[in-house]
Amino acid sequence: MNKGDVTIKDIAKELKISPSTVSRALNDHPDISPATKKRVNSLAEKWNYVPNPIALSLKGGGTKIIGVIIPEINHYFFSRVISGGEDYANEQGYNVMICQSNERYENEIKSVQMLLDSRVDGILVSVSKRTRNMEHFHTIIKRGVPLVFFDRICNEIDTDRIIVDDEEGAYMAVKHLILEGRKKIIHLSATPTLQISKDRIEGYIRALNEFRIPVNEENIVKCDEIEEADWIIPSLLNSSQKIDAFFCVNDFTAAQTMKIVKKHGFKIPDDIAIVGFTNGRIAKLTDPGLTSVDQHGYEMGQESARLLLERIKDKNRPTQTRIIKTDLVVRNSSSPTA
Amino acid sequence: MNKGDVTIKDIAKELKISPSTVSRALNDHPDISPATKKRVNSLAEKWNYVPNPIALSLKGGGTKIIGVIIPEINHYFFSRVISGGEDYANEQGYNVMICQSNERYENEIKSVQMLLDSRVDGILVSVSKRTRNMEHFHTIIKRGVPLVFFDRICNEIDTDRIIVDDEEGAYMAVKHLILEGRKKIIHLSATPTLQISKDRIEGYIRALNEFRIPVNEENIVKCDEIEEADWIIPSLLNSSQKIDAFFCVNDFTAAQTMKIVKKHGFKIPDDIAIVGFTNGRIAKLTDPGLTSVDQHGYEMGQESARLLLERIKDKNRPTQTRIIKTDLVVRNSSSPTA
DNA sequence: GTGAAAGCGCTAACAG
DNA sequence: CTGTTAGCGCTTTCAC
Repeated sequence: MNKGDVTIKDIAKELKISPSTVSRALNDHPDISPATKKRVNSLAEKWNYVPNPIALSLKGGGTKIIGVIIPEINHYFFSRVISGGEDYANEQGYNVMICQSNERYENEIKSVQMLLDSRVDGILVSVSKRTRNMEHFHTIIKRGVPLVFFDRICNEIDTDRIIVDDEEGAYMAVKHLILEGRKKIIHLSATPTLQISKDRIEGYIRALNEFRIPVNEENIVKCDEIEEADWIIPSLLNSSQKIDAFFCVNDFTAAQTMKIVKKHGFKIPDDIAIVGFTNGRIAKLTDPGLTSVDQHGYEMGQESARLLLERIKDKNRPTQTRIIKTDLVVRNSSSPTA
Repeated sequence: MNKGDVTIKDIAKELKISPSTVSRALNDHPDISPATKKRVNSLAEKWNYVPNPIALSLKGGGTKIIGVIIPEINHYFFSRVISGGEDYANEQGYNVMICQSNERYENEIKSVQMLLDSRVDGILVSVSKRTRNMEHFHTIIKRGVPLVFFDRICNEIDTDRIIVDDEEGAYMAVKHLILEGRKKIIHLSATPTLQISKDRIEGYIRALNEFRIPVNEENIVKCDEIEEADWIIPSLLNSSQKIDAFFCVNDFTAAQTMKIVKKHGFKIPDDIAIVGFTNGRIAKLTDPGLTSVDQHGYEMGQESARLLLERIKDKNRPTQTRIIKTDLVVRNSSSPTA
């Protein structure tokens, strides 16, 4: 510990009473006389006494730290989730430890190990793109540590989950495109193993079905990174079909798609409309502004932390899944009159 | 603690030896016989024994946690710093706790308090825009906790510092603009109290001086947020002077400036060139691509963590300041031939 | 109403 | 080479 740290013993010595009395006074124990309480508390205040969390943890009160494993911090959505989760956790007297998997399975395993070794009270996870084996998550459960998944959930483990209403978000986006007169809508989709991909594809299909537009499997293309867009978009544009809209799985891919589409001489939104997913900071900065599905990351972070802390307090509660509503934010990339 | 946790005692009991022997065996103490060491280590391995960090901390070994206070996690540069710092710290057996000030002085104070209360071994800080009073940082020093500033440093406190070569970065950017034939270069600058603002302004001035272009105070405008750009840029464009370049303090402002400039009918880079600072993900996504000064955030994070850990190990070392070089990344927003 | 003592998991000084 | 003891800061029986 560091020098400035005042302990319960110091106070006891100064006041010539026992450490246990000080402890009780500090915790407002009914046995202690008001007079003693007052003396203790005022000295504690004067000396800036702060209980040593380490000692508390060792006594068995938990570490008051929750771990978070996310793919990348450098992602508008995830950073918003972190903010929401951190704010809620802090309010409740918890601290947050963040680990990034960088979308790599091995890093995810290391992070789980690290958080477990650190004796965190609970763990919040959004699964990496490349994770197939879920063994490390089972380990968390076996160790008796509460686990909550958010956004990129793991279906094979029965835990609390918080998800975005991806299906509905995708549905709204595609419906909007259809109502704007689009017929040939390409869906640039994420890694097929992720549940969010499946859900967004379903929403896309539901909207097409509703308007009796035939669904063509070839119009659903795995493309969720800028580098992929660089070669996929040109090849799509050069194909014989006349595409009039792209519904993209994230804003970055959407922005890059927009850039490529413009370079090919198409006008946006006149010739081709584009919709993204996230509604991050770039959505306002593209030219034209990008229509995008807002995922309410901050709210999701808060809910995730809330669910995790509830479970920490009551480990036997039945698991639940909460769904965060999405919103479509329309800008000029899909509608001339937005 | 949680159920699965094996302790030194458990191992001692199983092996019918004392806990101290187990402890020594685990730490490869020379006094212990190879035979005992082997028995202990293999059982420890088998039972997945992991030393309880809480107990270690209580013994006085420190918490092996370092705190980081940054303005916003949701910022390309800062998130890169976090990644670099986290990677280095983890390598060295430390964990990281991140706090966001959201550019608010009161949050910064709370974060300092929280980290101090959590007994972190050291703190890394990048000062918020709105911080004027440095009292809370002095508190850290008084408590004997190592403190290192990065990027947005505090000059009135003698600590280790890691800064970006802002002056040189700005100089390179402006020199590049001049060599591209620009004469009337507006500098959109950050909060004037920050040292980085001053340094970038100096670099701007040095470049102009070098080419004997008169420096006009009015061409240095405080404008570092999208919302400010929304009204400042139009008023600049409508003024009588014919501006041919903007050197912006960050990529977001640059992107927004680009958008507004285009809306006013100017061609980029033909009529007006734009340069940003950060070289984040948006720099590739604007249309045209944004020329920007790369700050090497990841490297800065690593260096910061390294300096902090060095100080944790040797509190009496003289303080030092390290400078991270910047790079100019040229794209089409400033040069037709990039 | 308050104190003494034990213990959380671990290490280290002191014995043998 | 190994065991015993004490103690890190705190809470919590158990005594008085």
